[in-house]
Amino acid sequence: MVRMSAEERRESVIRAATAEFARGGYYGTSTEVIAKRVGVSQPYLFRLFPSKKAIFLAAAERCVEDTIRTFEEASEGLEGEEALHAMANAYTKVIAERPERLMMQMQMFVTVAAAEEAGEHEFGESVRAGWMRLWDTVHLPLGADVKETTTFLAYGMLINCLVAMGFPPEHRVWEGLYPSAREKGRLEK
Amino acid sequence: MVRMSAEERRESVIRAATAEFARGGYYGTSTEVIAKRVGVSQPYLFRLFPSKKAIFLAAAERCVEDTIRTFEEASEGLEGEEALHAMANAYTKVIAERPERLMMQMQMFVTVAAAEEAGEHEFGESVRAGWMRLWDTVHLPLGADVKETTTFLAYGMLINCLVAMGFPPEHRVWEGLYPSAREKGRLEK
DNA sequence: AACGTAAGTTAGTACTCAATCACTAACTTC
DNA sequence: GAAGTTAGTGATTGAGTACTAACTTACGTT
Repeated sequence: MVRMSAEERRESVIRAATAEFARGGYYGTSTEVIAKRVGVSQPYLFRLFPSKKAIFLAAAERCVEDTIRTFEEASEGLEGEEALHAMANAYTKVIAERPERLMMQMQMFVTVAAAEEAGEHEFGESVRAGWMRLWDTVHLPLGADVKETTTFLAYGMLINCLVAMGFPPEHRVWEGLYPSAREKGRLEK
Repeated sequence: MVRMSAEERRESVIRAATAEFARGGYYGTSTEVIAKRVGVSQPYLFRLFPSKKAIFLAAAERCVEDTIRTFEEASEGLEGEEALHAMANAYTKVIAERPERLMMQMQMFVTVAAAEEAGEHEFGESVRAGWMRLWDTVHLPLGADVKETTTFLAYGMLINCLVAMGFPPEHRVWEGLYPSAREKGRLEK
């Protein structure tokens, strides 16, 4: 048993929760399996976070932040076509190395509707705000071109869906995506 | 209490299940609420279907069939740019009139990973096969152009995500999408 | 070395939910 | 109108689950 500061533990919980929520979604993931993954007792999670929802929210927010930072770092100092390629490459790397982040995004999306209907509008607000920040983050390097930004994000969402469906990298559905996305297979080795 | 043939009831169940699963996903939807929506007792669902999973599967398959038929009918006799616009318009209509179908698609995607990990590979196979049929359905009218097909589907997936997140039709994230998609608001009236 | 505090656990509660079983009511056929 | 079949229900069960409360163990400080 390794003791850790509450803050460090919370970080571990967020990482574990991201992996588990990415797999099973909010309702398909028990706090038990998150605790197991962290290596801590299940009730202790409720010392670190007030509720399961709060854990999901923390993981979701982290996921958005990470994605935004990925694009910021990739496009730093670049513009137009160059920025586009750099960001596409960066996302390809995420596909290969952090697929749970893509899945977590998808889970966020589908959880909004349920939350909205349950009267928890803050969650939807938070997700939409995150998306807008992401939108602006790619919009600028792409020369503030709306059409270009939309297309970039659209390809991103298609990639998320294909990954979710479990298409292997050599499958023909990956044809027509950024050339870099096809190198997924190679990168994974 | 209205008596109905088992086959008719199964249809009602599929419709109700689509609406409910679209909202809450597989794990977030109880058989109870589906039964309530159908207007039938919860145990009776298990006469009509062997398990909850079977209900989800039936709803998912129906959803894919419907989407494919929508594109087939829209593109009938058209080609290239014309087919593209016709299919885009058709999808816009689905957004406005059958948003649960979009959400059900999203729920299918995110459920594959969980099913895959639980050893139920048939579900993933079914979803991927459905996607390929959809792919081929739009591929042909678009002049068998891979790039064009990918872009069309990518925009579709972005739309699904924006709808899931609950962005209202007048929000600026809808800029840059098919012009027809922007008429969503008007169509809804 | 004693003490306070922060990290962590064990035991338990109240509840939900998929699935089963034994049964009843309505329609159909001869 | 009796016999058989099909549609449908009520009661229940057993497994899981979010969260609480009360207790214990390690660590830093003086």
